Amino acid sequence: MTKPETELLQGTLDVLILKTLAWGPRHGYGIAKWLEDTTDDALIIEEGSLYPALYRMERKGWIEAEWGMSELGRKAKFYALTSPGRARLRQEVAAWHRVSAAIGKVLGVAGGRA
Amino acid sequence: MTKPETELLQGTLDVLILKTLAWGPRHGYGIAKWLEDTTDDALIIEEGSLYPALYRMERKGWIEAEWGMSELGRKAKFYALTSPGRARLRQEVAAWHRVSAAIGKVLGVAGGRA
DNA sequence: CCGTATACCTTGATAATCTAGGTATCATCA
DNA sequence: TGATGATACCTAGATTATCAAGGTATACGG
Repeated sequence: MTKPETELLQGTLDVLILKTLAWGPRHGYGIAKWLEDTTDDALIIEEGSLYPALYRMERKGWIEAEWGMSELGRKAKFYALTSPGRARLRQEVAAWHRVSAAIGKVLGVAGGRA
Repeated sequence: MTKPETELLQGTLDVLILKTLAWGPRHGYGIAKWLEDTTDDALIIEEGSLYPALYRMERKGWIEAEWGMSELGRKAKFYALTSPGRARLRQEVAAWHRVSAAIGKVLGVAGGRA
C-alpha cells in the first residue's frame, strides 16, 4: 500500500541511464521505455524522476543532448554518453557490484530464507 | 570526492537492520558494527542514519526496544524483531532480490564490462 | 474528432540519509 | 593525573533524489 513494488532504489537511476546510453544515443522517453522493457517492468522510470536526472547528468558533463527526430517522426532530445560519462559509468557499475554484493551477503544471497 | 564509496543505497537500511535482528536482539551500536564487520566495511552505517531508522521502525511496530546492559557493561537499548517485523523482512528481502536482479540484468551481471 | 501513445517539462511534497554536533561512561596508557 | 579512544546514545539541519500530479504538443487510429 505504502508504495508500489516498482519503486526505484534511490541512487541507481543515474547508472541505469548511463548504461542505457552505453549502447548508443537515445531520447529520454526511449531510455525509460527501454529500461522498463528490458526489466519486464521490474523497474519503472517515472518521468518526474527521469527528466530531472537527465538535466543533472548533462550539467555534470556525463551526457550531451541534441534535438532530433524520433523513429516515429516526432521531435525528441537525444542524449549521448560523453567521455567523462563513460568513466563515471565504470565507477558506478563497480560501486553497484560492491554494494549489492555486500547487501546480498547480509541478506543471504543463496536461499536466504528469512 | 563527492561521496565516499561506502554510501548506503537509500532504502536498504531498513532491511539490513531487520535482517541483523533476525539473528537475535541487538543494541543499536551493535547492529551498525555487525553490519560493518560482516561486509568488511563495504557498508558503513552512520549513527545519524541508524538511530532515526530505529525510531522509524519502532514506530511502525517492526521492532521493539528494551534497555539493558551491553556485553561491556554499559547501558544499551536492545532491539528485537516483532512478528510484523518478520513479515516485513520477508517482503523487503523479496523486493531486494527482484529489484537487484533487474538492475543486475541492465548492468550486465556477468562480465558487464562497461 | 476523439482517445491514446509519444515526447517533453515543471512544481511541490516527501522522505531517507548525511554532516556535525552533543552527552556520558569506561579502559588504556603516558 | 590526564588525555585519548572506544563504546553507546541522541538530535538538528541541510541536502538531495524521487514521486505525484499536473501541464503542453503532435501524430495516428478508429
